[in-house]
Amino acid sequence: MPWRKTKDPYKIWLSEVILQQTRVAQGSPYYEKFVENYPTIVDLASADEQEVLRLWQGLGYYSRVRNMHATAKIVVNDFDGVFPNTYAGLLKLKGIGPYTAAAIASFAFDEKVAVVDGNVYRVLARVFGVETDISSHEAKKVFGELANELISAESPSVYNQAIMEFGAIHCTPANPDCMFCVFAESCVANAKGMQAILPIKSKKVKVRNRFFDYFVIEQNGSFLMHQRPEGDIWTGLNDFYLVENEEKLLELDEINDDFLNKVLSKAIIKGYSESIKHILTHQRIEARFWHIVLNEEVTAPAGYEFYSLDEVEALPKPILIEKYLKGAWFSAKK
DNA sequence: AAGGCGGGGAT
DNA sequence: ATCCCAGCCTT
Repeated sequence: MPWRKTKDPYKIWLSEVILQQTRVAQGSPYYEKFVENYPTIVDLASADEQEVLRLWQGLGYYSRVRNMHATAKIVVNDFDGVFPNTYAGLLKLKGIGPYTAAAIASFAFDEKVAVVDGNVYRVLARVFGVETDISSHEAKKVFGELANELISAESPSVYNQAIMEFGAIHCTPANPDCMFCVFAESCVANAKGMQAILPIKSKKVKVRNRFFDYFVIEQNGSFLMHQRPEGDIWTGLNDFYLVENEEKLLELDEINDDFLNKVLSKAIIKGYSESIKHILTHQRIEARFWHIVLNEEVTAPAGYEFYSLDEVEALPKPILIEKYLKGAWFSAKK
């Protein structure tokens, strides 16, 4: 993995942010694209946010790259482009928490500070039989202290990479390879047959159901879109005119929207998709796309603009929107 | 301390 | 269809 061969804190930072939320196979192409487009933190800092989000499109958790972009600007403008070189200094930056600060500090600057991620929780919980709920506040302290007792003074970076790698490859969540494990003799979970219940994690996600009727409004070959505001999913990404309902998808006569009433009086409905389900960790979205073609010009509502297909392609969009545009629902009818 | 935040892969 | 995968921010 290319980011394991570098001491450049910017590249380590980038790879850690990507890998926090993504499997290596899924994240690697994004890492390559980012390094190619923004080889240094100065390049990232001077980039346009929409362009940055477009490169991130499909990775999810978009606030992380927005934080990264904001932090790049601060490092360039306030710190002369030089990354803080200590755990404590790194921790102050937006988007860099205990894990990422420890990763950068140890990998780039050989600081003796232990990383604690999901892999580390799992390995330590099993080998030492720690039954502290990893969702709890206390777990950060318990596992953090244990990891910092174990970390090697000579090569903290090797220790940190090794324990995470061991968790990812050998001490896996399901079916760990206990038969051929160097800790088989001493591992508490192995002795007690507790591999399946350790680490203990109590928190369960609450899923919200949402229903999106999207209006794909076309005027002279251009499409009405806007940037999603802060305070909801997909902040900063672009989507179509949206009517949301809490209980179900709506029929046209159930919608009372001033702008849409105006649009529908001057347009034909070219078609609509069937219900498309889009599943997030915490939300289950059911969406339908109404393709509306205007035969008279309409002024775009505040914040909205009409974009040509080439411009639409260049905008960062949620995968749900991207799939609609790439899929049969749109392509066959456009 | 608790909730919000994406998308994909395995079963 | 249902399960899993995580670290940081805001409130």
